[in-house]
Amino acid sequence: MGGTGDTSTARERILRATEELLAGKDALAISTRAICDRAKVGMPEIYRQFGDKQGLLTAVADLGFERFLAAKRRNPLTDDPVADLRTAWDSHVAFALRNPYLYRLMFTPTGEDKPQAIKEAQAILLKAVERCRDAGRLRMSPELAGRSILSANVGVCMMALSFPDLFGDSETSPAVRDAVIGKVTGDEREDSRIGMATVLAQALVGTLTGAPTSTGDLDRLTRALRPPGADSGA
Amino acid sequence: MGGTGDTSTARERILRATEELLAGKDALAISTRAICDRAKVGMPEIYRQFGDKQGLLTAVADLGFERFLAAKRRNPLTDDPVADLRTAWDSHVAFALRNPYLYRLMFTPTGEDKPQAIKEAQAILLKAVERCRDAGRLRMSPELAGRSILSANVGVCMMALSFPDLFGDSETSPAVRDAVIGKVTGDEREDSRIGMATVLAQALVGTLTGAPTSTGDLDRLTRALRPPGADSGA
DNA sequence: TCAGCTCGTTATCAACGATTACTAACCATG
DNA sequence: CATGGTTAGTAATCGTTGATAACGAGCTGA
Repeated sequence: MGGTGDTSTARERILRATEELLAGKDALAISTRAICDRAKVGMPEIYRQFGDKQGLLTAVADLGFERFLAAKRRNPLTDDPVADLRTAWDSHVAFALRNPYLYRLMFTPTGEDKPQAIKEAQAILLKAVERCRDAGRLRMSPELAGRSILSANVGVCMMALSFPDLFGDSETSPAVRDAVIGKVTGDEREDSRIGMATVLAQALVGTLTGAPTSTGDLDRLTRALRPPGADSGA
Repeated sequence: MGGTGDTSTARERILRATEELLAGKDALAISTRAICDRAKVGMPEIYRQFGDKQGLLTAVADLGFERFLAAKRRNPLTDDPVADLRTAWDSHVAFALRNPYLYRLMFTPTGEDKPQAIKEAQAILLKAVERCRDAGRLRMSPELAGRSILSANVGVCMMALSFPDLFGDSETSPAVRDAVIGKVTGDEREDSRIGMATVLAQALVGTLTGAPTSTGDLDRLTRALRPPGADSGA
């Protein structure tokens, strides 16, 4: 690498070196000397650029958020905003499993200065949620919906990373995903009984207003909706 | 192992001192010397008892789990196992907010040796979930239900601790709680429309079989269940 | 040319985790 | 009481780490 001063080479090299070392160790287990060795800079450079080791780690976390959000932005939007929420959830989990140490640095910061980019992540999630609201498929404020989804999403990832043998299965994430997203959006995947109830209600309205109704559907639905205690009254 | 007749004072003092220091700082920000000072022991004692600083921290985490589970066990059981699940969730959150650094040490361990007591926590949660199953109020395997609840619960706590200004509100936790527990148990709190649909179904059955029905309830329910697109025409 | 800035090198400090060697107290058994 | 084995306490030390200070090389713009 013969080039001397291109773009801010020193800062970039330090950031890259930290990211690379972060692929194999925890953030706090990385020594500043190892970073300087790999980045071919002297130790004071870190402190001139980032003021602190914490500052460097925070910068790396923010940079990780940037890539994280870039991947999210690349996700194509379909005409089903709720399905897009599920896709975003899955890509979030995939990112966490692929970059465990970086993910922990991003979402469980140690010091006082937290990464600012999480606000951006929240903003993107908010946009996705607002698309659901605009489609009439949101049952609470977008802010609360976004916080709920992100909290649960992070929880699934953290448990899978911290206790892989107990929480590393592939069932938990979809289960929690569908629970939270279903609750937030009122999507029918949440509970098939809602779909049945809707058909039933339309049938009821039709019955009361004298419109024709499919008797077979009604039979099945009334059987499905009958409370457990009441046995067949026939 | 067992040691002398007295409870092993040195080990106890070290654990207590670490816990006390853990009330004010992060686990990794605590120096072994500060622990030894407060515990009135020499430095080798830590390594004789726990082999490592990580070992000490893991022991403290396990001890934290013990108190955490003891508090959970003190929660009286009602005749509503689903309500008990919600109570357990809330006590979990309260513990996390009260002992932030200890909680992070328990649920996001840094090293290779994870605290064993989380299995016990999972076992207790599993029992609570099995009570729901025995009451006919569980829609999935108890294991998956327990993992889902615990993952989401930890996520809510971690986000509240890591980003208190963005996620420290008091709405997110109940929202995620009711979403996950509702999905897992199929409880009616999950979606009020199910309750309405049940009433509606009963009314429909009554109507079709010629039984009397309250017209006011039906009016309100049909209005609530009418799909968004269909306005009050026709 | 000179001042001013960024960048890099070396040397250094204080604190930290961890270890060694040695000593003092304890406790059951003979 | 004397024994040996375990546990606890003291002091000194090693290697590493985060963080600074001092200094100089190189370039920039006036």
